[in-house]
Amino acid sequence: MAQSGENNQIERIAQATAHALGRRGYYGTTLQQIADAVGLTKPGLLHYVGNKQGLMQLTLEWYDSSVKVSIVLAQYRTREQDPHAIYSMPSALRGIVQFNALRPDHVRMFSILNAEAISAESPFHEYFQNRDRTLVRDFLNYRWKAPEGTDLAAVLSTAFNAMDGVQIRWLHDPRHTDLNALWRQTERTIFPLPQWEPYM
Amino acid sequence: MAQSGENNQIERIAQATAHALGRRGYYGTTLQQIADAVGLTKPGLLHYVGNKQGLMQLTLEWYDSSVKVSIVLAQYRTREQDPHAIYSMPSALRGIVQFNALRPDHVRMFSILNAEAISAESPFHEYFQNRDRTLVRDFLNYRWKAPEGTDLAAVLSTAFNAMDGVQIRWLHDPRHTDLNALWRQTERTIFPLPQWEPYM
DNA sequence: GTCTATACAAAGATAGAC
DNA sequence: GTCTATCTTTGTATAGAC
Repeated sequence: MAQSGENNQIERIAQATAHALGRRGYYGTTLQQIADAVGLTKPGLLHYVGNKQGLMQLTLEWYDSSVKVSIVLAQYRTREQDPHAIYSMPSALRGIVQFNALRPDHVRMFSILNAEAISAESPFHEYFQNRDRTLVRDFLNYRWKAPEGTDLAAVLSTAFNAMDGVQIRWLHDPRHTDLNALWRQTERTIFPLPQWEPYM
Repeated sequence: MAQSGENNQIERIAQATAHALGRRGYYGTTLQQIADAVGLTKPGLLHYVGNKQGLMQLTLEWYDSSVKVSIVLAQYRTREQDPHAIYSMPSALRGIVQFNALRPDHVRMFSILNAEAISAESPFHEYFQNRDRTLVRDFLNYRWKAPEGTDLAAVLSTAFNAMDGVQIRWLHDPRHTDLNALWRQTERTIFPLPQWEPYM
């Protein structure tokens, strides 16, 4: 994909906004901060985004496209690209965590917006409600290998909930914490051995 | 404990602040909102709290004291008050969840501040860092019954992480979601039967 | 496409009267 | 203990020049 000069500018804006949102959330993020970060004045920035709402939408769209890359990557890590392939759930989740460990800025933004979205006033309220409804469902569309009698929906749901919690703990003190190590500990509880041994 | 008129006023302030924090977080919460909620002007409110930082401290202390009530209650629900008693971990966690289901305002506040505390600029950064360091440790001081070979720290840690995630999902759509039901699903994954059957 | 200038509201906070 | 009045800074946003 060739990138025009304007798209590049928009990507810089989105990136700066994601960073700011991860530090102070929606209400603590100001147009001035973003304008400074990308070397524009406030009206200069508003030329691109219209208003604060537009800035959020732009950033969310950009984030969504980057998330898709993450999912592709996670699949790649399972080394199976065939749509009829049978996947290892622990391995896929490990792939997501590994990817997230490399982009703390995204995870920071996601964690804060996810919490702010509790309130119906949040511009992200519907976005995260929708995510809650679809995340587990989407993953259930793949064919997973698992021990007999496993409640796949329950396991996936618990895993994603625990992942959100683990990521926040990691980011509270990223210098003394290793996301991948934290997840390995979580994994041992959610996918206990020896039952999951053949499916890791 | 007898309550003077001033303490009562302070409690009203703390309660209004907790509610506001749960809606818009630290940066979205203003002195004006709190002043309106308790029927004061901004300077009237500042007479009690000094500045915004003081308002936060006041609220956090009030919240902490209410959390202690929660722990007492959770123990009570296990029907064992003897310090040498042996506790059921699923049952204790269920008690906490049951209690939280009755105070969505507190959980909302906690969830948002916990996420905002990712940033070192947050007035709550150290508070939540400290909580992360001590929460599991404190619970390990009790005597828990569990299957042979269980990694109690890993299980507790995963349970609390999942609980944070579950609570946010619940609050995203509390009308169509039941926290206790969500937790029962999580519980079945973290404490799988039949191994945990005798310890529920 | 980006700026200066500007409008207007609201933020946190203080002085000082009652 | 609570108010009015006020200060200063910062927020989102627009008009209009270049």
